[in-house]
Amino acid sequence: MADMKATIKSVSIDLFFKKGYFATSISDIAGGSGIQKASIYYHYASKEDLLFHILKSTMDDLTTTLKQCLVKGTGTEQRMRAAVRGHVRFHLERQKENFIANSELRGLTAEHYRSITQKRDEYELIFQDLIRQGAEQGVFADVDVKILSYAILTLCTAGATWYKPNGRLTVDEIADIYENFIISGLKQGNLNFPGNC
Amino acid sequence: MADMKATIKSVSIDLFFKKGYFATSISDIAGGSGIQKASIYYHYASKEDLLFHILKSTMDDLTTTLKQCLVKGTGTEQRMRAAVRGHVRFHLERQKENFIANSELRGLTAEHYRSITQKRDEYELIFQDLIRQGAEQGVFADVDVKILSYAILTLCTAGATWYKPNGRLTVDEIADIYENFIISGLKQGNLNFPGNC
DNA sequence: CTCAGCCTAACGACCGGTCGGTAAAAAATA
DNA sequence: TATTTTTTACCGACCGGTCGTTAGGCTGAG
Repeated sequence: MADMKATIKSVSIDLFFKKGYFATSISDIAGGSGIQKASIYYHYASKEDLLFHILKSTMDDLTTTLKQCLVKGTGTEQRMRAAVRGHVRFHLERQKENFIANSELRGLTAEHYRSITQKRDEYELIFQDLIRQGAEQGVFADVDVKILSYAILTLCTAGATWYKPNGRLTVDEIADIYENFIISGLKQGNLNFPGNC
Repeated sequence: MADMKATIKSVSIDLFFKKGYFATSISDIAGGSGIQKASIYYHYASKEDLLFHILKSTMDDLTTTLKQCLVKGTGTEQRMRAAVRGHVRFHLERQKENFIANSELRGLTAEHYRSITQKRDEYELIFQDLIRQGAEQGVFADVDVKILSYAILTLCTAGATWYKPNGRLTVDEIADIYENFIISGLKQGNLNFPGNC
């Protein structure tokens, strides 16, 4: 364990995921990290500070990943497909952190809470813009942008709730299913197939 | 406040929803109910018992509501529409309880946890049967039943996360949006419109 | 000799839960 | 009806234990 600060963070992610933030004690984290609980405070200012570090890095990485996915696609539908796929992949591959990011926001101070929800809102905006563009171009049906964006994101995010690595389906197979389901839902029978009646 | 037991339950739902189960103390609940914390234990055996009562009644009412919705519809698509609508309505109208039921299961003892998740699994089975029937009848596309059932349920359930009473949309308007989105996603372009090419 | 990185020890606050007791209502008895 | 007994619904005080956090000391590498 060269980097104890990273070890503590990793152990915390495991424990917060398994037992929840409030049910996890500093002693638990210290025990899992192989040090005494007082030593935690050499690396992190407080328990809340530790939570904030986890949530902040997760949200930053999530946004970075999405932007990388978006530059590849051409056209609104392909960009939406890439966005959904990227969102699903990130949430399944980094399941624990994302689960925490969606269930433990109440553990943050008011200031940190605002910081994280602001990042989340900016992330949502990207999806809302995609939906709006698609509707204007006739690619998607004329749907309620806000509600649909919540729907899409919570849908994929929920994967982090039940996903089991080494389960029946691979990450890519799950991403396929979600991608098709969401695109179909966005089109709502408003299909622009070439040669459609 | 004639029925103190019901008052305690109601106050607990409010507090568990706002602050979370572990962050809510018995003193908080007692204060909100206008009694001393020792008196809580006259009505409920423990804090966990209180949580269990909330979750149990919520799950029972949810299943009852769904079954009532299903007897009305004729045909798989109509029954699925009724099921989705009922699920959404229940989750928005009893937002707090449902939010707790989906976020505080870790507060339960092992035995109570099994009891609640069993109820949840039985509920999910109803949706899975609907999807399977629809696929066999060609009404829905040949989709992955399990993943899609999770998708549908988490989608509607997530409404309890962000829904604000007296917000921009009514419960019925939100139900409409979800209903169309989900049915479109289940059909996946596999549309059986009379007269379709 | 310094100091990062960890330790032991202890702090006050608060937790869920239990205790004996009590006033008032309800039920049983006379 | 009058009296006694039991039950209901609550209270204030307190318990053992755990929590997050802090103070201060030890140690080995540079």
